[in-house]
Formats: sequence, structure tokens, C-alpha cells
Amino acid sequence: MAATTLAPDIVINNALWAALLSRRLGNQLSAHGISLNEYLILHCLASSPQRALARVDLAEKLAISASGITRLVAPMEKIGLVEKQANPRDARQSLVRLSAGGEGIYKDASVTFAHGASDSLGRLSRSEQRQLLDLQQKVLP
Amino acid sequence: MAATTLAPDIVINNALWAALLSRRLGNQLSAHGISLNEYLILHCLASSPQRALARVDLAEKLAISASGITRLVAPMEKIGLVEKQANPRDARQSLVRLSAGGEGIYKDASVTFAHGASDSLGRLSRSEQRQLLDLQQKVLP
DNA sequence: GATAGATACTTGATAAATCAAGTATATGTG
DNA sequence: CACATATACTTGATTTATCAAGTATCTATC
Repeated sequence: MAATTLAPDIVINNALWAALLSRRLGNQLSAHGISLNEYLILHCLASSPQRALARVDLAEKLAISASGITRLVAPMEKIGLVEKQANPRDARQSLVRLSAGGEGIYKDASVTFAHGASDSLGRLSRSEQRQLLDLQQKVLP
Repeated sequence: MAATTLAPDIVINNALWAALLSRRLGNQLSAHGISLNEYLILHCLASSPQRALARVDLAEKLAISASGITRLVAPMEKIGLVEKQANPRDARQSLVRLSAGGEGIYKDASVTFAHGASDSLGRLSRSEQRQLLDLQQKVLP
């Protein structure tokens, strides 16, 4: 059955598209002084109700290793995009919290990001985009 | 207008999902002794009519830098997955050609890959998968 | 047919991400 | 309470990918 070829093709397309976009968007974001991964961190923080997340949760969301988060976040703290916030209930954890400055950069960068994203999806109609987003959200855990 | 949030969300979802899958599939493929990028190279070669591609074209397809291809392909040649084939019409180029051994590994790894891919898409019905693939192909250049 | 510029790759230096191992704190069990 | 195990992070060593610069070849123009 040809059934088996469907899922792999989807995954491969996704990987290729992601690689392409991450290069393109990474280049565009560099105008704001941040990398794509840094943008994604800001995005996750801004989307979280408390504007703060444990490093472990960030790592999980971004599918990055724990040590990767440590090394990504350290310079972001120095620049003041995020702040380290101790957790009084668990001394092992230190939350990463979005700072006011970080939020500003995030909003600015989001304009650029949205522009690049729209360009890349230009061939899809609005309803097709809606459809794609719905499908993605079904797939994501 | 909420219109603007659609495309960015799609791109972000795609990036997060791609990161997740590349880890998961990379781990699974390591049982075959190859990385995800090596699998993708084999896939591109196997899908090409001549079973061979110029390094430049591989780099373009995988959205990897030219030097990245050089360093990825070198060990694959040593192991015998691919062969270097000179281009008589252009001495600058050397094509990367899928070897018989490489094809075997590719087929074996594809079973693993298909399994992982299906798992990840388990929440989508077959027709939804078809829909997703169609949308992806509209987006890709 | 010589020369300027473009193309296909390779290589050295560097940045980014990983794994494995280590530290510190928390939790559950006898 | 003590001890084993699990969790949250950090750090050193290594892999992986990148960029910038270099070589060799091709192509177009004068």
C-alpha cells in the first residue's frame, strides 16, 4: 500500500521547509540582534501566562537540550532580555522571566518575523493558512 | 486584524515540530548508523532520476551550506554509502551518486523512518495527512 | 584568445549545539 | 531520620554547522 509513503513525505517536507525558513528568518532577525532560537524563547515566554518558564519547560518546548538552554539564556540575561527569578518552593529551579526590555524587542522582532512568515506562505490563501494551522495543532503534542 | 497572526504561528509551529521530530527521528536512525541529515541526503539521491546530484543541488535542497555538504558527504564516501563521480562536462563539479550499499541502508532506514513519522502523525486521519501534504507542497518553492 | 567575473567546491577558524558527568536540591522508602 | 533515587540545572569536551577566504574551472566580452 502506498499509504506508508504519506507520513514520511510530510515529515521530510516539514524538515526541509523548516531548514529553509530558519535560515531565512534567522538572517532577518539578526537585524534585531537576536537569533531565531532567541526569538522562539521570547515567544514562548510571552505566550506563557506568567511570562516566565522553568528552563526545563523551555527546553521541552523548543526541543533543545537542557545545556543548550543554559548557554542560550545566559547572554540573554546579560543583555537584559530576560531575568533570572528564583523559585522559593524549589531551590533547584530558577525561572526565566521576560523583562520589559525583552518584551519590547520581542514585539519589534515580531513585525519582522510576521513579514518573513507571510512572504513564505504567500502562495496559500487565507483559508488554506487556517487549514494548515488547524492540522498542525492537531499534530502537536 | 488577527490576519497577521496566522502566518507567524504556522511558521513557529513548524519550527517547533521540526526540532522535536529531528531529535526523535535522529535517535531512531542512529540504529542504522546514520544521522537525520545523512538520511535526507540518501533520500534526495534516491528520489533523483539519475540517483546522483551535484553538491550544490544537495545543499540547496537541504538548505545546508556548501561546506556543510562537503563535510557531511566525506564520511559517507568513506563508508561507501555514496560515490564521487566526476562530471566530464564540468571539471569543477563532482556528483554525489548513491551506491548499491547506500541504497540498501536507505531502504532499511526508511522503514524505521516511516514508523517514526507515522507515530508522530498518528492523530491525523489519512485524508488529513493527504490535505497536509498538499498544503506543504503548495508552500514549498 | 586574453581577461574579468561567475560557479563549484574545499579548507581554516569559529560559533552553536550536544552528550556525559558533576553539583545541589527534592522526594519517597524503610 | 537516613539513604537511595529523581529532578533542575551547569560545566568540560566534542561534534556539527557556519562563515570567510582560497583554489580551480568555466563563461562571456572585448
